[in-house]
Amino acid sequence: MENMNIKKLAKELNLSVSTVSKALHDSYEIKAETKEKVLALAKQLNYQPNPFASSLRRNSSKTIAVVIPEIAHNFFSLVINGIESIAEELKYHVLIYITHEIPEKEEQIIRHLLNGRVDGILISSSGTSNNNAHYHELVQKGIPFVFFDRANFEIDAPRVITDDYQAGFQATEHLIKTQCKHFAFLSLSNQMTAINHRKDGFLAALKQYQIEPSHVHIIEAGTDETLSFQIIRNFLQPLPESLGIFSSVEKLAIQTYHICKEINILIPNQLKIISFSNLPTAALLNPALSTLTQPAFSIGKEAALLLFQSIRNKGKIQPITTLPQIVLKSTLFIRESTKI
Amino acid sequence: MENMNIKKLAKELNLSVSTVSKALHDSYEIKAETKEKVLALAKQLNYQPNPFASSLRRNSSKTIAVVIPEIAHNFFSLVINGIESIAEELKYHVLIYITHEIPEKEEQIIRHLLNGRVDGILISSSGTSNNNAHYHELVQKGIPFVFFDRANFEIDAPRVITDDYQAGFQATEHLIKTQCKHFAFLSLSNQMTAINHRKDGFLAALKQYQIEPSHVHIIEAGTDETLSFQIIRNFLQPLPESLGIFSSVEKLAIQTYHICKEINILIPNQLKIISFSNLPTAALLNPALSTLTQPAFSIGKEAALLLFQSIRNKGKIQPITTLPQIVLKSTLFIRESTKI
DNA sequence: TTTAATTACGAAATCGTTTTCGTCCTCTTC
DNA sequence: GAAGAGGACGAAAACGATTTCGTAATTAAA
Repeated sequence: MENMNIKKLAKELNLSVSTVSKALHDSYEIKAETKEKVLALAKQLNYQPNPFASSLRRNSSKTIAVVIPEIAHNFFSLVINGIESIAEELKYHVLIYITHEIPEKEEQIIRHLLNGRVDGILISSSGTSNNNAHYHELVQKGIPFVFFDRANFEIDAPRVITDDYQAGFQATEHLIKTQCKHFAFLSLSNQMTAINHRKDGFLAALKQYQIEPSHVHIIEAGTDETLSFQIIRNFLQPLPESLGIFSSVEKLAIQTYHICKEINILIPNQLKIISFSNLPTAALLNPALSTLTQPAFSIGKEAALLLFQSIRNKGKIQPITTLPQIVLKSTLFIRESTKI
Repeated sequence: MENMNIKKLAKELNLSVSTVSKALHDSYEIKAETKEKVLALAKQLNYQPNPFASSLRRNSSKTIAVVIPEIAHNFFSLVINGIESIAEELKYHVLIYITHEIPEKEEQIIRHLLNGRVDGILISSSGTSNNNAHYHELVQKGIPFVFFDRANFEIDAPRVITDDYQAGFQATEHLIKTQCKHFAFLSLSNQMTAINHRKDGFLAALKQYQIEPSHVHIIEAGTDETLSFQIIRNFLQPLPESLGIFSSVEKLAIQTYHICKEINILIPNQLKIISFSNLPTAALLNPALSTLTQPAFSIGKEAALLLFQSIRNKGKIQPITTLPQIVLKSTLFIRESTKI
């Protein structure tokens, strides 16, 4: 009585284990009447198949993993929401792993997932481009995975990204038109593809508008909070004339706001700022923050759909030529922080 | 070569499967020399035990589940961070399930977890108090679980909560001292314990200061966003004189800000507001939002610690008298939104 | 009527570990 | 030198499902 299993079910029904199993899976071998009996008793006795026995035998886990740099971050939370919406529908389970932006941590997590615990992985990479070994191991083991937002372009895996270059260009163009003289790009590191594409767009716009190169500043603030505060604060003292900041991530924009409040820099008078962000409070900030907002929920959804597609196609021959890449658009919201 | 398993390892080493298994688990039965050989080859051939076979045999999954109402919410993201910090240390895996505030969804998820997929569950309940059957099933199956933040007090399970009553009292007292005349409590529903405790503190403070009952407003905004916007907007038109709002959750405070912006209500002149919130931008809002901030990360950590303790104690006789309940303190941050 | 095909089920192998018993050795100890 | 105690390993039985092959009984075809 302790734990129900298929053997006890079978005994109770005077049927063999195999018949019960087939009945539960609606096999054509079993006649309708028997199926009904089995289903009825299974429901009555609250039978639930042991997932491990099942996974072991079928060699599939009905589980996917999501590997992200951090979770207390609106973008990633929203992505998870999107992923969950699909996973839930397909009755898959979702494991969460957080790398805390540490590449070695990511490698370790991915390596742990090589044992078949999951049927597929969604990754927003924290990795530096000089170590792809763990991705190659995934490929070799035949474990499907999909990159989202922060993709590794050296790896032949499907990815869902946004139009970072264009968005970066657009944001910078906007800053230029607000008559800034100096331009700064706030970056976490120069190892993240999405951020680098934003930077490329930034630089391209400045070049096109023939901005004096000495007026262009690339600030790599890093992922450590205390340190990045320092770095940004140092950059803002003394404050470059008519500074326009393009922050590649929300966190750095918030830090900049805090610093400006602290050392009395007026936004947008002395400094204009626009940032990639999914803040639900962007419009309520003092001043309201101009943002480039990624369709985070859709990113999660599309990435999950691609992953499940790969999982389904596993084993079948795949045309190597078609590497799915989905590019979604970010939306520009102009608010007070970049007002002339 | 496709997939390494213990049988191939054993063959390669000219040892039996059982010896290899014991060697890998550092059993005293195996001599050091043999252990070394096994470990060496295992590492060389990149052997990783099949988690399902292992779970099946040992009847434990090294996995816990986190069941939360929503994830795109600073509080829950931070809690997950805390949970993850402990799980990672103990090499446990973390499954995430989102109920979207739907009690039936929660029941369904919990029932799905009765099959042994996880060794324990952390729950922030979306449930109404009139259906506890699924919790009882957990108890009956002997699956450890711990409530956090939104606990169900009718169930004998460990819980980690905050001093909601005191915090509610404190926040309300603060509002009273800013010379508000009307007082409103923004609630999601009257079925959530944490929120109700906040309300009780709110009401107690108003009673102690002998506030005219007709000046006390309880607004149940519900979990649907469009609807709650409506409800709050309706309440604010016409605007009660000298209104002080105590929002039980961040989301409703943000909505209130949006509405005030929309219909030109000045905070804190015409309306003061304080809210439970883990917003990293609370101080940057226009105006800066006074908050009661829960130690979300610690809540996650403590809840996880309690859960792992239960998991370890499973099977042992437990003194029923000591139901662990950890109460953590929220911190009051007074900012401009409640300035006189 | 005989043969072939179909239907409806069961026995047993299998997935990859872990764990319980053996079973040999070798080494003490009296 | 016999008995007992460890030491170091192996065989085999679990764990609970799925799946491959049978096979008996029934039905259809020749």
